[in-house]
Order: sequence, then structure tokens, then C-alpha cells
Amino acid sequence: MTTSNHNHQKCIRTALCQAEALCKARAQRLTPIREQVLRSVWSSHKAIGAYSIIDALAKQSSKPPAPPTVYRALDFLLDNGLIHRVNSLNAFIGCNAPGHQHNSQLLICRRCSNTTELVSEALNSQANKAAKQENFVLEQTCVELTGLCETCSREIAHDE
Amino acid sequence: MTTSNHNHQKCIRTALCQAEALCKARAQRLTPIREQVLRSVWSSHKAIGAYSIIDALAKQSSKPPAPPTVYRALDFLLDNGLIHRVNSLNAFIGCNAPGHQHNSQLLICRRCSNTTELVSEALNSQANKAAKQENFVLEQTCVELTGLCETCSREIAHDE
DNA sequence: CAAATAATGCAATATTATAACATATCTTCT
DNA sequence: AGAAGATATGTTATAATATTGCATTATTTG
Repeated sequence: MTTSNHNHQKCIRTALCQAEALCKARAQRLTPIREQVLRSVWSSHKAIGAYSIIDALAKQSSKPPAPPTVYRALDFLLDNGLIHRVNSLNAFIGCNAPGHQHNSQLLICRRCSNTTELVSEALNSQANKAAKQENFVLEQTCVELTGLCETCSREIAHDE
Repeated sequence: MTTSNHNHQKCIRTALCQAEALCKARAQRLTPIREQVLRSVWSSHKAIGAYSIIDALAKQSSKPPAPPTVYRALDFLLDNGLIHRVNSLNAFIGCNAPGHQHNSQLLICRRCSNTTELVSEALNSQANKAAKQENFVLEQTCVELTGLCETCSREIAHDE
């Protein structure tokens, strides 16, 4: 999932296409700013912070957007399930499967920062079970798994 | 797990006792500041933010501690497994079972903010499994489940 | 006791996020 | 098309969370 060993342009195109389609279907407006923010989020598979998005957009126009501009776009994208917030990094990552309601998990590499989204129904089921045992009404899950991605763990092994 | 329907003084005493014992065993110093911060974290079963801790300590002395003072104490307590960081709230909560290395899960009530720590080995096992499937070397898990605790869900049901 | 290590005090500042209000743009209805 | 209402953006200021760097004090070690 490094940005180098796959055609990342395709990831971006797919994400934007899906976003466009979803917004259309829901009568939501994917405005230029929202699209630019989504593009920034998808510029890599690393989670990106709001202020890095501001910096990225600054390079594309005369003056940088103000924080609220970006945060509002992020809120829109979050509400529409087009991106996820990575709580352990205070950052954002594109959603792999927008449109489907899903409880997903994130694998975050502490070395290269690449983040992979996956959906383990078995894990979700255990989360539901755990909540149920405490008579807890589960509404939202946040599962962020940190460690080393396959590539990085191999590279570290080589370096020693 | 509301603070009202149990003897919370006992929770605090137990936590401090365990902390003292653990630090002694590890030749770590549970200094006055660290102890005060731990006490603040344990003042309830709600996660508490660093600046709320500063406010709490301010009431106990002439001038409030500076942020680094509190953050350093928090780092110490985190390193020694005496508290957990709640990423989705940028806040901190006392650890139930310090001393045991464990991957725990948090149930966070969005209404009363009370937070319960539990350890589901079944869930942990699924997290390991998910990581393994991606050849990911799992080092740290963050599982934060948000919703309504039993008490709050009942109270909400009554109000309608 | 001296040296080394660990902890704290303190000032400044970085980073992340939101509030409040004005302006502009789009949609809808006539 | 034009007015009214809703939605989105611009702008300024500020809140909330967290860290850096360096001076000082306390504790441990030899």
C-alpha cells in the first residue's frame, strides 16, 4: 500500500468518481472546495491533518483557505462517509468504500504512516458482543491498530 | 458505573495503592505532582482533559501548574500503564488493571461521558487476526466504542 | 560530598479546532 | 425572470490541546 507500488492516480480517480456519484444520488453538492479537500485527502494513503490540507490548497491558489473553510469541507465529507477521521493522529483518510455503511478498522504504520482500511465482520461482531455484555448501546466504533506494515517490517528486518 | 451508585472513594484508593506498589516495584518515582494528576484522572469515571486537570490542580494550590508539568506527569502515567489516553476525546482515563499488559477496549457513553474499560480476549484475537491477514505487525490497539451506557439508554427511553 | 541523572519551573509557541457574523451562491416557488 | 429561503463560503478572532527549549531544583549514584 505504499504510494509507489501502485497506480495511485487510479485511486484518486475512483474516489472522486464515487464521491461525485454518491453526492448526486443524495442531492448533496460536491463543491469545488469540497472536491479539492477530498483530493488532498486522497493525495496519498497517509492520513493528512487539516492544516496540511490548508498548505496543499495554498499551493493551488493565491491565498490559503482559512481553517473553517477546510474544516467545513471535512465535516461534509465525514457526514457523507467519504472520509474517515483517524482519532489517534488527529488526521483524515479517504474512505475505501463510501456509500456502504460500515464499521471499519484502520491499520496504521508508525514508520511510513500508510493507513489501510479494512472491514472485519468478525471483529465487529466481537465489538457488538462486548457492548451487549455491558448493556451498552453501541453507536460508533473506532478501531485503530498501529504497528508496522508488511513493507516496513521487512525493511527494518533488513537493516539489522 | 455512574459515580453516584458506587463508593468512588474506594476506586480512588485502590488506584493510588496499585500505582504506589507498581512504581515501587519498578523503581519509578510517584512524585507529588504525578500522584495529584493521577488523583485528578481518577476523580470520576469520565475521561478528563489535560487542561481540566490543570484547573483541578489550580484549586489545590496557589498557582496553576504549567501545561508541561501536567503533560509530563501524564506521560509518566501513560508509560507506566496507570492511565489510558482516550484518542476520540483527547482525554485521559484511569487504568483498571495497571501492571498487567493488556489490550483493552473502552465503552464511552456520549450522554454521561462515563467510560468503562474492558478486556475482550475474543475481540483482541480478531484484531490480531485482521492484522495478520495483512501481514501487519500489530503493536498497539485503540478500540473506542461510543454509544449509550445502560443507565443513560434507560433514562432516554423514559423521556420519550 | 561531587557528579550524574531525573524531575520540575517557566516562557514561549506550535498545532488542532471552533465561534460568530458577514457575504455570496444556489434552489425553489411564483 | 425575480424574490425568498436555504446553503455554502469568506473573514476575523479565539478556544483548546500540546510541545520545545532552557533554567533550576531534587534525587540517586559512586
